[in-house]
Amino acid sequence: MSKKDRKYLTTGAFAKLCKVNKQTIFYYDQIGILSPAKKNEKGYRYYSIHQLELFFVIDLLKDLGMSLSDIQQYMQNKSPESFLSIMYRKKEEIVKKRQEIEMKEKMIEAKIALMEEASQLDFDQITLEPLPEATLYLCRNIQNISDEEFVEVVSDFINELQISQLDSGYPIGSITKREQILKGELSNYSYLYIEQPTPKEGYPYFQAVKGDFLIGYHLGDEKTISRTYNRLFSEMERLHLALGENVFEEYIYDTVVKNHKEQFVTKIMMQVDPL
Amino acid sequence: MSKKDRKYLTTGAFAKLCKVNKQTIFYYDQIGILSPAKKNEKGYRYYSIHQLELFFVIDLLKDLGMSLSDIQQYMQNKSPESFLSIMYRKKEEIVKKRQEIEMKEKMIEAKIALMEEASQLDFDQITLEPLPEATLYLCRNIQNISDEEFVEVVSDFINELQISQLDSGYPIGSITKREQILKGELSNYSYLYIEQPTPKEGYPYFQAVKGDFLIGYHLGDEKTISRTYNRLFSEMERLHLALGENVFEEYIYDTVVKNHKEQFVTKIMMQVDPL
DNA sequence: CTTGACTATATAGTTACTATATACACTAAG
DNA sequence: CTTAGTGTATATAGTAACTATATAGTCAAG
Repeated sequence: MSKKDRKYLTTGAFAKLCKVNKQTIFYYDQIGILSPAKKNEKGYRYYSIHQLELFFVIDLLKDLGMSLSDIQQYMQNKSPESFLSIMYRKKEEIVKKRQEIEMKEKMIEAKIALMEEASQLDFDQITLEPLPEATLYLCRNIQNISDEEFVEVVSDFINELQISQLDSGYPIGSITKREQILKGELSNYSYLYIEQPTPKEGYPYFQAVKGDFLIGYHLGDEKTISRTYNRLFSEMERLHLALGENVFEEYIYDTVVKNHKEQFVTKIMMQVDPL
Repeated sequence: MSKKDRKYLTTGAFAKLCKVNKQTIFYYDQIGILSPAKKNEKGYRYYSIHQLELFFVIDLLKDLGMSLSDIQQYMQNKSPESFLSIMYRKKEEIVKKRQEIEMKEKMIEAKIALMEEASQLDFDQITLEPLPEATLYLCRNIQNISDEEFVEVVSDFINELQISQLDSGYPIGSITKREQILKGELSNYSYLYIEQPTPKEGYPYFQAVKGDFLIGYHLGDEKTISRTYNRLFSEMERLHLALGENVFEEYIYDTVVKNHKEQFVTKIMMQVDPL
């Protein structure tokens, strides 16, 4: 029995098991959220193994966004009831947090896939490809919209992406209608979109029809994009094709991976029909 | 075309969409990780919607433990290749993080279950109950061990819990052998254990045999636990039972939910056989 | 009895914001 | 045309939760 009385951990040993700096343990004692079970006459701290469990709980709460002063609040007034109510609250929060993590994992996977794909591309090549059906989440129609309205629509769109966890990590693209393209209004987009590789139930998605697309890449600032459009038009003519309903634009390399606008790469996907 | 040139977001609007304080956006400009696409002659900042994507990436990296100065490092020298390699690294990290979250979720569920159960108990009652088989993860044998060895064994045990994610949220309990109990060495434990409600493959678990247990609760400091043992012994006699192989002890209310040792509650589970 | 590894306190520094103070700019109403 | 109200800017100070550093006492092993 007397043996067990001395089965305590020093600050250093305790900190090691908690996987934190010794200073942190001092700090927790100082602010009164985790004080040693014993202190000897020289001021040496000794912690019991059960205090490890307490540390793990503190760590858990901290991890779930509880501030040390809130934790302190609880520690000064512990009870099974309030602990239980904290746990119920944190249970909800952790579920949300897990879902966020899962989404971010998907985002990373998407970024990897996109970058790997991009590294295989020849940006000078114009190709004719059949594209499969894709699920897109669209913003409200933004054709001929004013600047203020544009900002508002985009804000709503981005907000919706965040709230409904629709940010798949794929780039935000734009859809321009044939009519605008033919008028030379290449930046008078009708919609912004983000592709949904794994669509959720109950959202007003747009099913992009599958079909043949003429695909080319524009290198550099958007301001000079008409040059690449002209190259695409020539190729279209050469292949005896007519411009289809929509043109899709997506950044391949943007401000995330390039420092200067001159290095940006935009993918242009023109829907085409046989003449 | 000229229209689109003004489709930019002010600092306030941008901050709102990023769901951060406006000051944070200033700060990011200041340290050079996210500067506005444009600044007008009055110094007003204007951000493009594509910079939102960049912010989300920054937020993602930050979330995965990257410091702003590391992010700054990358931002000063962006490239698809280094972005890709960061993504691959972060992919591994986020998988680990997800697993941790999942474990913590289970821990919270366990704490809730334990607290709910405890709130139903009558701590004065001694009951005879058949307990089902349970899977326990044990530490090395600690019978008659020295203090230094004890600290080492416990450290190894706790470390193993952390590394192999075996901390189920259930309390750390102790097993004492009949021989020690009969000698009155109530604290000369043979093992520490933690219950595993959902055991993983490939660990050296201990299958606690199912059987009849005499269960009582000790209120207060461990030092006075012999009083409760004596009550249990009396009850054992009255029921014509003999002490079985093992006695299990677990904290029901400990330093996590009670401020003083006098309020702690220990559950004592004595294996019993008919006389 | 000294060396090296530990313990302690006190204080300053760090990161990533966050708040406050002050001044200038823009917009809409009276 | 002024004025109120909101927006923008910079500069500086404060905050949370550590983290590092400096200085000094403790202890066990050789």
